[in-house]
Amino acid sequence: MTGSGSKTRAGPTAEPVNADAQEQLLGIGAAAEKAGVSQRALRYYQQIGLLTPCGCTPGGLRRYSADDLARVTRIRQLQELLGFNLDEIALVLRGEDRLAEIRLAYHDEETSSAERLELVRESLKLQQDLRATVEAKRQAVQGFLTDLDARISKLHVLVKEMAATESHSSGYSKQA
Amino acid sequence: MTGSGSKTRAGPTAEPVNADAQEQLLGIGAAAEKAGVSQRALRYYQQIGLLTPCGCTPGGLRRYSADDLARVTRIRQLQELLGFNLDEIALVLRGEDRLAEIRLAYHDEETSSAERLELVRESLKLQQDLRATVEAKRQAVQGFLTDLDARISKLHVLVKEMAATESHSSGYSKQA
DNA sequence: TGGAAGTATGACGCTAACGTCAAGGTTAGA
DNA sequence: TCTAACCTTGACGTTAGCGTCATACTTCCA
Repeated sequence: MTGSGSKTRAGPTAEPVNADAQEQLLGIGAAAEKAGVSQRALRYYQQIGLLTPCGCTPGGLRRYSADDLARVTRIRQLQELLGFNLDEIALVLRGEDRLAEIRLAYHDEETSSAERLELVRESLKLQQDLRATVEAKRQAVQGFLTDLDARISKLHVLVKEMAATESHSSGYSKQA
Repeated sequence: MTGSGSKTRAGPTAEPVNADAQEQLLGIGAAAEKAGVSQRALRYYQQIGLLTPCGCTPGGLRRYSADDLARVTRIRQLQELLGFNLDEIALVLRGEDRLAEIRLAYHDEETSSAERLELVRESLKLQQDLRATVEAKRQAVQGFLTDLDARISKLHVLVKEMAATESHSSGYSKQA
């Protein structure tokens, strides 16, 4: 989760050299703006367990990491692009979280390798299910687009014909 | 609109020979079932001007034609597939209705041909706008799918490796 | 150190797209 | 003709996904 390979913009301005440690955590205002959602939405996502900000100040103010923002982006993708509701999104994200855990535990000697194998297989299946859903959607959209193109090219023909007919101002066409 | 080329199922059962005349109008119950929506939804669509059933009985009961059902299907497509709300769907459908009117008036001597040409161009533009929207959606979904495939193939590799490692029960892999 | 700017936590509001219930009217068919 | 099945029009209820206060608390910085 807390990946550390960030390219800290090597600007000449006064930035603590190892700002990497805190990795630029944002308050809810800045986070919301960067992610293009409202503060209310961020709180709501937390409320329903979709997104827990990576940290808090001692006083209890939320702090968001880049990973948190990425998660927000993913939430909106699933929501607007695929039409999932937040419950469904929760399922998908939990699957991904699971996988991340597995990756973390991958070199952990505690976990038996048979056990790990099973976990990875499980999350593979989750991703494949999601893929099937998305693929269905893709095909449906594709079909819709094909229909649309047919209509459009018919209209094109019609316009051409009409324009021609109009130009020499006579005759009938055969289409309607 | 009122296309008449229907294959009246030539069954041996008692069906009026020219049932074609009434073209099998359905009551709201049957229509809803066939279209896979609720009666309430059909009434609601009518209420907001999305779908006016093609006829009524003298007593005021709604009668739905096959075209009406097709319209319902289209509404659901736009709604569930593309995530449009009913207001947006109304716009799209009005565009299509407009086009249908134009086609009907196509051979009507009342309308000047310049006028007709303008109308067709207008509806062509509407369809092209819609196409752009749908195409954007298609690309987004496609992108999502590509991401997903990358994840999945990584997982595949991982599973294979693990299975291999497991089989001769030793060694480490380099991926996590 | 003080206050302005940002934030937390309720709690109520809101819209879309219907669901559901009640109290009657309509229609088909025995 | 009568009734069971179907339908009508209100009208209020519901759910998701936030918006919008109001009130109190935190943080930053001059």
